[in-house]
Amino acid sequence: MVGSSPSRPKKKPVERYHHGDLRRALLDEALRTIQAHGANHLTLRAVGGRLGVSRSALYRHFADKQALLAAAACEGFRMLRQAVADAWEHNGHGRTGFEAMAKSYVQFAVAHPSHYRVMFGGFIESATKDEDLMGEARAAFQVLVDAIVDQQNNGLIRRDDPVLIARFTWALVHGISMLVIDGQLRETGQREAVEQYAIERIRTSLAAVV
Amino acid sequence: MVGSSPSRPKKKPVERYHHGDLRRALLDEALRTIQAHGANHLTLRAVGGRLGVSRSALYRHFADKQALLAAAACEGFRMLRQAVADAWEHNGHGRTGFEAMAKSYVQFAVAHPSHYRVMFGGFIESATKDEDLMGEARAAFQVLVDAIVDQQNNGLIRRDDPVLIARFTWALVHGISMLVIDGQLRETGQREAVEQYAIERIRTSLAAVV
DNA sequence: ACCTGAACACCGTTCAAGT
DNA sequence: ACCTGAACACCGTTCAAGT
Repeated sequence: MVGSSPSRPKKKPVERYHHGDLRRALLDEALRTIQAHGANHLTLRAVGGRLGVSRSALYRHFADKQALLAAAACEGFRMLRQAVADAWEHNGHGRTGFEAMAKSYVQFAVAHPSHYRVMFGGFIESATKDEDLMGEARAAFQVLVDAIVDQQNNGLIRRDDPVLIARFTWALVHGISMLVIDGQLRETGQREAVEQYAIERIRTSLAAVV
Repeated sequence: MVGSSPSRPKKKPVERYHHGDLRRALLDEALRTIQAHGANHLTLRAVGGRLGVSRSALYRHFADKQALLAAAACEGFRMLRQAVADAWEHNGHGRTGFEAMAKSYVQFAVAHPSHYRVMFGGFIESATKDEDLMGEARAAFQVLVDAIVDQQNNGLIRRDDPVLIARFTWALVHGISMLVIDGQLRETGQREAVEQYAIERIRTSLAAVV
């Protein structure tokens, strides 16, 4: 009754030109390439080509290559936020939840190394960092801040400026992630060992003053 | 008497082809470009061009662009090791020296952001990471390990595996450095605040158990 | 041994032109 | 509005040829 658009309900979208949502398809294809071969090997021509579309079709949907990378980074921050928020929720909002967040953060970077690098590795010129991207990064960061405030309210960690604590822990998990995906801590067990040690030190170091 | 090569002692090296030490000149020019415009804008043609040499001359001295980047990264690790070793030496080998090391590490990254990114940012394919590069990275890391062992011997920090402690602190300063040069902690004072807070937390956290 | 010059197979980006 | 095709100004890399 409340039928959507009236034309051709059953068949896949009419191939007027080539796609229904080319923007989304381009972004997905870019993410696939980044994941498989790294941002350095991402070429606009290949992305278009693999979608059976002209090289220049992309420019209808993204200003340039930088904009495509920025969109990829944006998507990455959304995924990252989701991952750490889930870890916090599914592990009981306490110290365990906090430590699960840290692990899921590193886990994300390890699972998507090239994508993670697009988010942080300087592929995106600072001029291109639009409000969308910065906002998405801030939103991911905010999850961390919230978790810290929550723990402070429950007397679990010391009452220093929560934003400062968040930046400190962020730097730590970020550093571990970067070293791991750079191959600097890749030998078996090395990652888990540093991760575990970092968590213990952090626990000592952030313990609420009794 | 023990004169060096007998020919033309006073004039600058004869311009046989173009240079005396083209390899060194190419590397220096590459470092200058990286520092000024970032590794993404480094082009072999421009490097050659700026030295008044053909595009292909470079291939006599480096296997390819990757090899040039690897050499740049190598140089970076040498500089970094020098910087942190100096900080340790000039600040009395104690807790003060250790904290000076941390600050000089971040300082290095902030002073040479693009160079730092070549060292860690994934510009160098892992296949290209030759023994020279890995060795130089290890040497820089070793300075940190040594400083930790020294402090343990003086009862300044807890006697956990020094390599593990080194990896942990490395990850922390690396994370801070990365976030700063990525613009994530760039607002005035933000860097110093996180740095200072990190140092305090580390002090608490690594204190020798009495 | 060290460098040049031309050539090859690629890029990102632009723009008139098509539907 | 959305896409194509050709064109432009770039790349990294190779290789015969010069000195």
